[in-house]
Amino acid sequence: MLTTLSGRETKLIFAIMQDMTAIQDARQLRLQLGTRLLDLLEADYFASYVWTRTEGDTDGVFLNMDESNLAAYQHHFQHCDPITPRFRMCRRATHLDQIISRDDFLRTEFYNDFLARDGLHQGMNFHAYAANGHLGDLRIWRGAGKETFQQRDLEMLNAIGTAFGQALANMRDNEQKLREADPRLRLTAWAARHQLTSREQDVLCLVSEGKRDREIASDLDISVTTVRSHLKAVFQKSGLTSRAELLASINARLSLQ
Amino acid sequence: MLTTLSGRETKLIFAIMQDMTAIQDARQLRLQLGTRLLDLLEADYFASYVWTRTEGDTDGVFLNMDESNLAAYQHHFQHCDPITPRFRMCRRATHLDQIISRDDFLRTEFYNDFLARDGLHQGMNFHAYAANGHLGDLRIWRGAGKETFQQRDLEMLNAIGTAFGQALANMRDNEQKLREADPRLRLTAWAARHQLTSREQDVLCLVSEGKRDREIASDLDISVTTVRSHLKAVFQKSGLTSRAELLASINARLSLQ
DNA sequence: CCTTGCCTCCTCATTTTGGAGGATGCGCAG
DNA sequence: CTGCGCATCCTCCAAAATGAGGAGGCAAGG
Repeated sequence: MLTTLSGRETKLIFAIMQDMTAIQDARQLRLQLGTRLLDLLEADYFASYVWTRTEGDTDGVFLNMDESNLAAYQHHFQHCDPITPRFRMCRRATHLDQIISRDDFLRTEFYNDFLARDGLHQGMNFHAYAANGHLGDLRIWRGAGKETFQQRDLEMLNAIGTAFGQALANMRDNEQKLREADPRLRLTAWAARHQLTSREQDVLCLVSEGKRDREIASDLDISVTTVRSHLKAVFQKSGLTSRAELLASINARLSLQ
Repeated sequence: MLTTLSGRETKLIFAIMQDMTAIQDARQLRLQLGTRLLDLLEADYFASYVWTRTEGDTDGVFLNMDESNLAAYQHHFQHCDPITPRFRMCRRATHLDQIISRDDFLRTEFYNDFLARDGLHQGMNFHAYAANGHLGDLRIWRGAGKETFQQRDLEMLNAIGTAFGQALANMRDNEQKLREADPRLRLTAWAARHQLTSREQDVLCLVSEGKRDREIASDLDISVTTVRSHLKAVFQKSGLTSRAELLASINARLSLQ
């Protein structure tokens, strides 16, 4: 269990609590949190990745990490990283020693050619999950010569990590809700639902801007009759019979349909 | 400055941090926070009001407070409450003794006929503000026989209150953003902007659902020519010339206009 | 080679919509 | 009482949109 907190720690914990509610940008929050965590946990290096489900891509934030070394991770070491996959399997703050023995660790290429080069010797990770998958992580490292992280440090990281995961989930949910409200995305979603061809989508897009057939024709540089042909196909596929109905259908919130 | 925290306090602070990010409903958050705060601050009574700008109305949440006494506050005592207005002027956690002398306080009708009846003797308040006004508050009271709140208690309430204020502000902002994305509200906002009469709005509303003049006429139980008359007025007032344009204009996000 | 889907363009008929003008009655404020 | 705004209805006309049915070209794939 958590023991007492010193005055310095208390001050930092309250600062973190305020950051967690005040900062609404995932990147900024992680940077701020990194700074606080390094201070709180007397650590030296911080890294945090979030997974953007749309691209399967990662967005990393770092403190005191060497740029060229990070590039090396992106290009090579992430593919032979023996520890991160194990950290990821843990649903709470986890110490390096809990997933690999110190001796084995010190013998890995990953440690010798990558981590040690930056001076990362003692580490702990927190991986945050939401119902539908991995959200992001907090990775804290100490340099050589420092003592290893204690149970107490793990407890603190775990408590902060849990709140951090919630904060990330909230941001993602809010973005999601706003995205669903975005007219342009609704249009493409609607088009996909009705399997419109690319040209039909072009026409529909201009229709949704309130343009007339003639304008659409001149915008797309095709004849008015072609515009009508495409539009006819859109009506055919959707089962609707007027532009106004189209727009209403596109702008209808899915939840209300 | 804040001093150290005991193990019990630490545990509560971390729990509060997690509540603050996990709970997305203002009412629930206040209830949960109230429970935690009473525990953390060894207090007995909790009340929290938020001001809903739309109605100028208040939404209160309470712990250990007597129902009938609360009703008395709503009907009578809130109008001769000598302390809340002073608390409200303070932008940080404030002790009862900081706004009124103990002797004066004990002589007020408000104390003798209202607070004392519930057993409220020692209090502190935190009032949260956003750029555009009062957000809500946290009111903590201790019963008779307990010692008065210390500077340390005030510091804790202040730190938690600040984060609480942020959390409230975030919820309000998110609701606001979602409201702006709501088609129905966009419609009424658009109608107001163009000073449509009530009948014109009725027609516009059905137009926005993709209906034809004939359908609108039968829905409103008026003749088609009347529908056209109203619609003509809408075009006149808005300067637009087709239903599709109307719908596009209504659904256009203000920020993109 | 032939089919299939897509884009392009066409005609003709019909319905819907928009624009212009006007008329009636009702209620409300000056 | 006398406007004024509003809601209701009307005619006549022109423009726009929709529906049905076609035809030619072109590219990708069996």
